[in-house]
Amino acid sequence: MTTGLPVPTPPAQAKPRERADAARNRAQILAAAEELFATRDPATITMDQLAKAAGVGRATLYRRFPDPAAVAVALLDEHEYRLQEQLLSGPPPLGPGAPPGERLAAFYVAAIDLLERHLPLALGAETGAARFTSGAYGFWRIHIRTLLVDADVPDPDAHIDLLLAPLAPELYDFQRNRMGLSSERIIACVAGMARRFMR
Amino acid sequence: MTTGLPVPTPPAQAKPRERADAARNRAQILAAAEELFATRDPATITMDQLAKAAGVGRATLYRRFPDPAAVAVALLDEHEYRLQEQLLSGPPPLGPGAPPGERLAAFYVAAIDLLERHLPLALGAETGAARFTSGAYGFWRIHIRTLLVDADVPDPDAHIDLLLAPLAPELYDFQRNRMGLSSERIIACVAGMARRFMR
DNA sequence: AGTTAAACGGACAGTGTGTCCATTTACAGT
DNA sequence: ACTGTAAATGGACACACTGTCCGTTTAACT
Repeated sequence: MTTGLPVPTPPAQAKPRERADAARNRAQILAAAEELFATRDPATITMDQLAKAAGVGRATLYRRFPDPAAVAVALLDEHEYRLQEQLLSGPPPLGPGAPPGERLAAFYVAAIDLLERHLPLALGAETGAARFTSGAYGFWRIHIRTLLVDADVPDPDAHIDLLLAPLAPELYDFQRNRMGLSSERIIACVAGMARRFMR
Repeated sequence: MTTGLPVPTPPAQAKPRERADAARNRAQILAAAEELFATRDPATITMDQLAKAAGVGRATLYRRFPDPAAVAVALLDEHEYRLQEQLLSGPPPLGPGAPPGERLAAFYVAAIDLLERHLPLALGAETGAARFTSGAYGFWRIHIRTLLVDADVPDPDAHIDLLLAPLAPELYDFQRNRMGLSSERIIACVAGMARRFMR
C-alpha cells in the first residue's frame, strides 16, 4: 500500500483480517488528516494534532504511522496509483504508443495536475529528504528512464532526477503561490521543455 | 550580509561598531557551526548543539540567528558572494560576453562546484521551504532571467525556477550519494541540457 | 457466555524551543 | 586611570512534541 507498485502477492501472508475498531480508527485518522493538511501549514503538523483531530490516543496513531509525513504519503498513494496505471497501460500519449517526447510532456501535465489538486498533502509528505525514498518517486524514475532510453538520450541515468526536479512540491508551491504563476502557465512551460528536450 | 547583493549604502545607519566580545562569540559560533554541519546530519542540528559547540549560552546564539538554518546561510553567503561577483563582472563565459547558452552552462558548472564543496551547509540551510527565500536564490533568479531574455525565450518568468530546480541541494545529495553519480557526470549532463535548451 | 489476542489511550521521561532577566563586560567621556 | 552606561551574556523557566510503556477495553471466534 505504500508503493502502489504491482507487487506479485508476497509469500502467502495469512492476513488475520482487520478488526472493526481498527478499521474505524484508520478511517477517522485519514479523514481528519486530509482536513488538517488542507487547513494548517503542512510542514508544522504534529502527531499530537493528528491524534487529537482524529479523536484517538497518540499511541494508536503511532501504531500505524511513524510520523506525520507517513500519513500524508498514505493519503497521496491512492491518487498516485491511478497515474501509475495510466502510465503503464493507459491510452497514449500518457500510456505506451506515443513518441517519448509526447509521453514525457503528458506525464508532466498529469503530475502537475496531481500536484495542483493535492499540494498540501504533497508538501506534508516531504519532511526532510523523504521525497526521493517514496515509492511513487521510484516508480516515476523507472518510467522516465524508459522514455530516455526510447529516445536514445545518452547517459539516461544522469538525466532521470534532473527531469523530475521540476515536480518538487516546494518548487511548485513557490511558483504558484509566491510568484503567482497560473497552473496553466507552468504546465505549458514544462511541457514545452519536454518536447524540446527529446529533440 | 545576508544577501550579498550590492546594496547602495542603506540610509546612513550610524553603525555603533561591534563590541569585541560580540565579535569573538560570532567567530566562535561560525567556526563551531562549520565543523558541526560537516560532521553531523545537517538536518538534525539544533540550536542547543550549536551553542554548546561554540561555548556560548543559547540566548547568545538566538541574539544573532533565529534557527540553525540561518547559521548555515550565513556561512554559505560568503562563498556565494564570490560567484555573484563572477556572474556580474567576471570573464566569460561566466560573466557577460558569451552567448546565453554558454553562460547558463558555465553557471551550472560553477553552482554545482559550490554545492560539491559545501553540500552539508547547503543541506543545513534548507529547513523547510527556506531555499527560495534566501538572498542568493533571489540573485540567481535575476541572473537566469537575464539570460532567458537575452536568448529570446518566450515567457522567461515561468522558466526561471524550472532551470534552477536541478541545483536543489537535496536533489544533488540524492544523485551524488544515493545514486552514486560522480560530480563530473552530473555537471556534464546539466551543462549539456543548458546548451540544448538555449537552442 | 467465555476465552483470547488485538487494539486502545493515558501517562511518563526525555529533548528542544524561545524568552526573560539578573549579572557581567566593553567602551566612551571625563 | 576611573566611572557610568548600554550592550552582551548565559542560566533558568514554561511549554510543546516525541516515542514508548503498560494496564484496560473490546472485537471476534468458539
